Amino acid sequence: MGKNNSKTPQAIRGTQDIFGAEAESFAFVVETFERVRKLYRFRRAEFPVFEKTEVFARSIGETTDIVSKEMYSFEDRGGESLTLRPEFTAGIARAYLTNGWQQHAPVKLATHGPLFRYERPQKGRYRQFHQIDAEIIGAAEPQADVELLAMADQVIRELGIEGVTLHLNTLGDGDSREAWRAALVEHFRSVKDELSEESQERLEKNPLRILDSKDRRDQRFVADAPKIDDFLTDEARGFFDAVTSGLDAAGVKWVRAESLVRGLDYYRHTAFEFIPDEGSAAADALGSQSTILGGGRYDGLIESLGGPATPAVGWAAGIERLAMLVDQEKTQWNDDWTVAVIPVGDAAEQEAQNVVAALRSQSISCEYAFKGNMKKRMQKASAAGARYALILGEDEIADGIVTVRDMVSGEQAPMSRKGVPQGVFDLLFENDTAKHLGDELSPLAERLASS
RNA sequence: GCGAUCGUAGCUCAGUUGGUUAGAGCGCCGGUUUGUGGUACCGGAGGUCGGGGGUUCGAGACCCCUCGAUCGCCCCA
Repeated sequence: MGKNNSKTPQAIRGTQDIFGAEAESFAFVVETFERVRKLYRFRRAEFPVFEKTEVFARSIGETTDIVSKEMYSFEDRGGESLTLRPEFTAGIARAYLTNGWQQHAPVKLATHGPLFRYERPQKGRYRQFHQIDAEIIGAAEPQADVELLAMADQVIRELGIEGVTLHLNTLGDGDSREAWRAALVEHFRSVKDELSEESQERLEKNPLRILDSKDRRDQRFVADAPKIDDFLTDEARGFFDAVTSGLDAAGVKWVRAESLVRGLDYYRHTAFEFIPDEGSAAADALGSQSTILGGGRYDGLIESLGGPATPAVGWAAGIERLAMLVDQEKTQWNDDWTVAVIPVGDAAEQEAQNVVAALRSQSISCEYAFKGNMKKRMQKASAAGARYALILGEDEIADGIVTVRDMVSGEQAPMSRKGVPQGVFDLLFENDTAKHLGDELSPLAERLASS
């Protein structure tokens, strides 16, 4: 709140400025995803954040709420309707078609970035949010599903997230799905008056969604609703069996979730979500937005964009939600390997720049305390978590040394200026090994004298 | 789109049934320490109480509108 008359503009509702520990967790999620995706040989790709509205409208179909009320759409200066991407999949499918990536099929793609949905913000839900995303396009084989899920599982495990389980279901092929849907409608229609108001609506618009209603009135009838298993064709059953046995072989734990569905018509076969276990810390942290990673097989999507029938499977996960579950200790800067350089007096500034450059070129992370008097600079070094401060003033320059201060013990001792990058590395390395071995360290002066 | 709760210093919050110059902790700046942090002590800056309107002799407190936040519903690609 400044003193000037003009008001500072506010951030757009549902957007967030991420800084500090949360930003480090966010980066940790992305870095982990990038590392794991290379292990599985998924290729990195980048896509536009906006597309013609029809890219999303056609793939999503006539699910009116989504298209009319949940998308960020606008007209550009030429009068064309554009939409900020609300998901990755449709844009990737468009790119697959317009770039002729059939030539690479099956193609394994990984991407991450911002997405936009015009929704009311709540816990774990923003209007601009971020996802990591993996897709395999042009593969009808169940082992593609297994590989994709194994990767998801490994990402979550390498993030150190505990108490999350893969919930798995099949929606069958097109015929299975239609027969099941018809049976569900019949089942729920017979008890329509006893369903919640929302589910009476859903009965017409999106009957599969009744299965994951949060309303108790509905849940009574969900338990004895028709099961997809009774409607699976032999082929669909064989596909699901191949996926589940593949997951078992890959060591991915899963549970069957018969009520897990996808609202959109293009989904076939595998549908899955990684969900925190009841009562886990993860469940508490996420509120009512419980799914941290979700996806499925969308064999019908690419056709809806005017392409050839193309099998595909993919998942996406919200980076913010994952970041909420990451142990922040894992993402903290490694202070044990950080030093600070403190010039004293104007004459030392240039020499100090030379020292920090030498340290950083040896991959030693280094804070250059450039502001204020020496006291302020020492405070900065301390706040930066530096293990050592390298003090450089007229005296040191005259003697061809730097003064090394141990920020934990307070000891100080000289180190030759020429020996700085290697000498500092040696100190840090000794600390690290001593820490692991539980050894005592000699006084700083001795350590520097003997080197 | 609907509902609930909330909005006071940079941050976290306290402010009795409306009553005089709006407080605390942390943080920030300065000093005790002209080249030495993390501890301690002392001092200081910083708020038109989200914004607008109304009720009242008097509003940070009450009413209306608006913006925003949080949590939930709808939706969840």
